[in-house]
Amino acid sequence: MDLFLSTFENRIDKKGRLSVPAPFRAVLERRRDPLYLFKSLTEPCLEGCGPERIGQIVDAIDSMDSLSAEVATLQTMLSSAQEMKLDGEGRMMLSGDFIDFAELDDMALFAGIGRSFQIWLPARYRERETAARSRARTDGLPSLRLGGAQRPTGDTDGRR
Amino acid sequence: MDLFLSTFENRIDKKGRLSVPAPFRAVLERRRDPLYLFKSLTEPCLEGCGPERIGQIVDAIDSMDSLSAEVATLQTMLSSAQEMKLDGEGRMMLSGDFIDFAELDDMALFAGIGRSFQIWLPARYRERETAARSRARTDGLPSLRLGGAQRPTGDTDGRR
DNA sequence: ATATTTCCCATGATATCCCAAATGATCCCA
DNA sequence: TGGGATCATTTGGGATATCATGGGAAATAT
Repeated sequence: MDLFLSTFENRIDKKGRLSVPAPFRAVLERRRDPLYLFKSLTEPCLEGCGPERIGQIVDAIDSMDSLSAEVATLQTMLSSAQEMKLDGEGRMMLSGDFIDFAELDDMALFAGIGRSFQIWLPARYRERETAARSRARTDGLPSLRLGGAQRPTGDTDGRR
Repeated sequence: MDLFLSTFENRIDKKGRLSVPAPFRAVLERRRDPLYLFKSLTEPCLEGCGPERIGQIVDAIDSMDSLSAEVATLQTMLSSAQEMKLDGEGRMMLSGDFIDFAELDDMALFAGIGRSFQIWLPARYRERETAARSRARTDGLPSLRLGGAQRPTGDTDGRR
């Protein structure tokens, strides 16, 4: 089971290109998966994942009442999703829309969070990280049951 | 599984021509499918898809009580559907009826939602997108825990 | 004949490809 | 332990291809 872990900070060049960290590329290549990016629904960052997640969303929509608000929300995710093509050096081109949404300028921080990763403005990411840590100290930890009951809770994967 | 994803904004020129985004065309061409457009039942936009989705609607109608009101509703989708022919550059001509229905003027926004896509007046689409995002922030994300329900195997990772 | 529509080609903008330089990490041997 | 040397990775820039768009000419219909 190989996962997206750790953080990397890469430069966005003046053509708008951004290198996907080699370890993340390796995960995708090993599975022969293309990379998808979409705008987070709740935070000012981009989410990266493989096709299986996209497929889940598509299937979920088909199985739901197409008039519900939830479907509209899921459709918003798909409408913002792009299959990213990488050049020979492993770089992708970020659309202006993506850059604006995540408020990126010339650096992007990749944060691996297991089965997916996020892309943040580095300064903003660090803010969030320290905020999350201090919350953990004052409010106590979220119930993190490792090992034992794996699935029921869904993902603890820590939204940061 | 190739899907209609992402959004594209194209111009409707003074002859009434509108380029279908190249990635969408690629999906259809790969399957050797013609493109169909019809009026959305629920929203002021046009829906685009290949023949298989039209077939699904037909099948759904056949399996229902032919006297029901729902059947009449679904039938309006079919009766508004047109097979669009594209010129050498991948453009289609929208009928006046379609333009009026979606209240388009000189720009059209294509929003990919998986197995189909929609065509919107750009301003109206953005309204709807911001509404969906704020809903997601206040009401939380749609229960996308399809991981749990459908795939015992894991890969639930997905919040969002 | 007049108004559309369809076909064809031109153009500018932008993404993609390809090669090369810089940076940084790892390894090997003294 | 240090000092190169080697390799992987990121970054940069120029050349090339793709795509959206515009307009004229041919074809079709009214």
